[in-house]
Amino acid sequence: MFADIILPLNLPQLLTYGVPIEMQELLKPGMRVEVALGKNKQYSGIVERLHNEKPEAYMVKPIRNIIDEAPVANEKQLKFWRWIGEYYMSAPGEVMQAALPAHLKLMGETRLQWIAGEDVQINLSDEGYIAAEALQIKGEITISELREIVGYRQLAAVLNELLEHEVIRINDELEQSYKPRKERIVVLAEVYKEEQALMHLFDRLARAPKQLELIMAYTELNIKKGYVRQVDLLDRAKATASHLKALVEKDVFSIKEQEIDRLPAKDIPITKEVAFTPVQQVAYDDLNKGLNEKNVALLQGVTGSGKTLLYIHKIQECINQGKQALLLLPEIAVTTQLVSRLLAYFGDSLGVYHSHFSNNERVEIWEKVRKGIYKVVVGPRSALWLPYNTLGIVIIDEEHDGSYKQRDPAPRFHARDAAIYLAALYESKVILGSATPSLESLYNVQQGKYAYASLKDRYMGVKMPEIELVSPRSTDTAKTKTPGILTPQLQQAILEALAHKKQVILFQNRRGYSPFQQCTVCGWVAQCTNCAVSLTYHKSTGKLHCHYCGLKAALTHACPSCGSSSMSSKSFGTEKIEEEVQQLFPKAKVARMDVDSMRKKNSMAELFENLQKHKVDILVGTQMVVKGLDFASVSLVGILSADSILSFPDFRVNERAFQLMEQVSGRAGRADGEGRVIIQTYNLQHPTLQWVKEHNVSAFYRSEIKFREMFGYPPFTRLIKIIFRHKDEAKAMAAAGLMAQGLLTMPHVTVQGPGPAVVARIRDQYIQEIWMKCPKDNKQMEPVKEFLKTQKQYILNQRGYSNVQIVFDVDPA
DNA sequence: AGCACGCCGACT
DNA sequence: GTCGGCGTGCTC
Repeated sequence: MFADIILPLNLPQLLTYGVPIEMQELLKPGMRVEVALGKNKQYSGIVERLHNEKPEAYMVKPIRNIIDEAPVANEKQLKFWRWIGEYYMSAPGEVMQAALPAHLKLMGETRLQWIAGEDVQINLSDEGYIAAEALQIKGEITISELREIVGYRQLAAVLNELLEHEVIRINDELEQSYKPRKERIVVLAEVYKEEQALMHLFDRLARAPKQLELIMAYTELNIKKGYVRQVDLLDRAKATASHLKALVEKDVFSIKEQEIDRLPAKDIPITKEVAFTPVQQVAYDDLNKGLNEKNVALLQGVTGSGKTLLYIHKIQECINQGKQALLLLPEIAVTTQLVSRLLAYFGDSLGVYHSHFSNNERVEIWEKVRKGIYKVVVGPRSALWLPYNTLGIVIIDEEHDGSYKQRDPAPRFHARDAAIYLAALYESKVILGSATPSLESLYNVQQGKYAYASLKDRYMGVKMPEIELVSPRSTDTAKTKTPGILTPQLQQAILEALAHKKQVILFQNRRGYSPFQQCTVCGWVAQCTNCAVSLTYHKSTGKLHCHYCGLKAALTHACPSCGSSSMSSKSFGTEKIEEEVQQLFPKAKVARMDVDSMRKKNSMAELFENLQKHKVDILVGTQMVVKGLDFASVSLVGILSADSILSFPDFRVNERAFQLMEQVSGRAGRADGEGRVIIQTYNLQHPTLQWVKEHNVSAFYRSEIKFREMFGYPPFTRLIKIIFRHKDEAKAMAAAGLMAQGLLTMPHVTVQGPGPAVVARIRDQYIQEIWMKCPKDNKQMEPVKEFLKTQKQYILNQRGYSNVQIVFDVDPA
């Protein structure tokens, strides 16, 4: 018997190993195995397929050892990985690396370390006991040594046993093993549970106010929760650990360490949601009808129209059928109100997956999904990798969102499209939700592939905001010192909003202080030394930053080109706007939301709280403000530079710009009263802006789809971007040239390029691109992809080209 | 990916 | 001479 193994390497194919007779009964696809590779390397990989096809070209090596008792990846997951690898042209090993959580990526020579003391009293199996003895004597052994001791049949069991008893630690340079979290719980001595004794204690402690306070705080917390954590107690009593220690010494308190769940039961009351409005009921019926006929339904509804409520009902329905549900959200929306609402409804059966989670937290989620404790999972695109047993419904909220496409590293997959495939594997239905659906999805509706339902009204009859287009030019009088940042119209609107105690959101596509520093005499612009971009001044650091490679350079006061000292800042970023706005409205509380200000783990939650409590009047932000912010008292949204949104050199610009502006606008005018949106642009006549102004979604889509068809862009074709990177520009160009030349022989494909990428150099690597338009038909795609792979190999085999990086990006975003 | 191998220039 | 830098090839 033979096994095709996925190894955590960027190899184009799987490697075949022999399965020793004694393993044949036990080994199943999806199990991890240890294998030797090359002269003296050991890897752990996953069995993809078992078969009897003896490879003729080489001698197989035997599988060294089976790591797991049961597969870590089920058949459906393996099939899903295979599809991702094939469709997105990435190596099986790369897909596995993305899919497996860190704790399952054990390396072969991983060492086990004894961490318990010398005389621990634990109940172990016979093999476990022998292993523990060996570990105690040597202090540390490798997994292979452990296998020698207990035999490979018992290896996994013994390993788990020892880990469970916390007597060993896995030493892996790459990843830390899973460690349960411990917490100090304070317990009041039994005697003081009687009132008399407690009163007596109070008298005794009359001269130690801090200690008294600790006891009071304890009683309070204990009544509320039934247990008292040390951190909570100290916080509540405003006391230090030494105060507490004094009481422990007096035997009033004792402290015990308790293993706790990192994903504790949330103490949020379970709320049963209100019933549907008539409009929602209609949409719900349409949705159900659609899903009876088709597997995928597009649910279109503007922000605030109640999509969430429909999701909740569909998820509940799915749970009632005993199946799991998955709700995908764009990258940063995971910490938002939608999630707290779902938590309030589904409580402990809801698992929230988040990229901020530590490896240990991920393990717990992984296990809870596998065991079926979580009936619902909410998360970003990485949530697709979790080990679902069943899936009844997969919902992709904000399905048009660009962050569903993974750019780097491989696999460069689109979570929406991958989710549809995954759902099909589980025979599950799919709902795509959006206020501004992607052209692809609308096209699929039009073609009859997807069902369609829509929510037309905003909740409680809130109107769409009034949109005004304002040109900075027409108002650019000599009086305004900094023309263009805030037009007088926008300033006036802000004043009005503040006067009515309303909140304002100002949107700008750029972070930093000012995008670049320029010499007014010769036009010299500060550039990054590693990348072909200008540097951005960040006031917080006082330096010029490169947003591509992270370079931080000192500010120049004299032009290095002509020596002039007349340097000026062009355009403006969020940081600068925040400052300007604060100056213009000194009494207003201004906050900023961008990747720089949101870097800390809790800054997002803090900002939300401040917004909720109206501790922020004006919020200045980038793309981030578009997602998940949902505050009733925002009445004005300002889009400071629509032109910068509309000037991206990309065929999707108009779609993106339309969606972005529609969504930003949606932040204005919730529950009470109407909202107002002011868009600043030099290009008042731009058709996209006109459609945004009229909220005319259908006119926009009609025009855009015509454009796509005329120029052969998706959804009428499928794009593959081929990227060539090398530190020598000529090499990158030549490699791209070879590929383009080869592609001339391919039928049915159109080739654009090669040419330099928009940012032609990043981290000292020159970047060339080829864009290919391919037929949509999957059967026709296969030979194209095969050709690309062989041509890539051919190029890499040319003398001097072996270290050119060649990357395929299927359906680039 | 990572590692061994081999080819070349710079040095004791 | 030989040390070590880097480009190349291979892994079942």
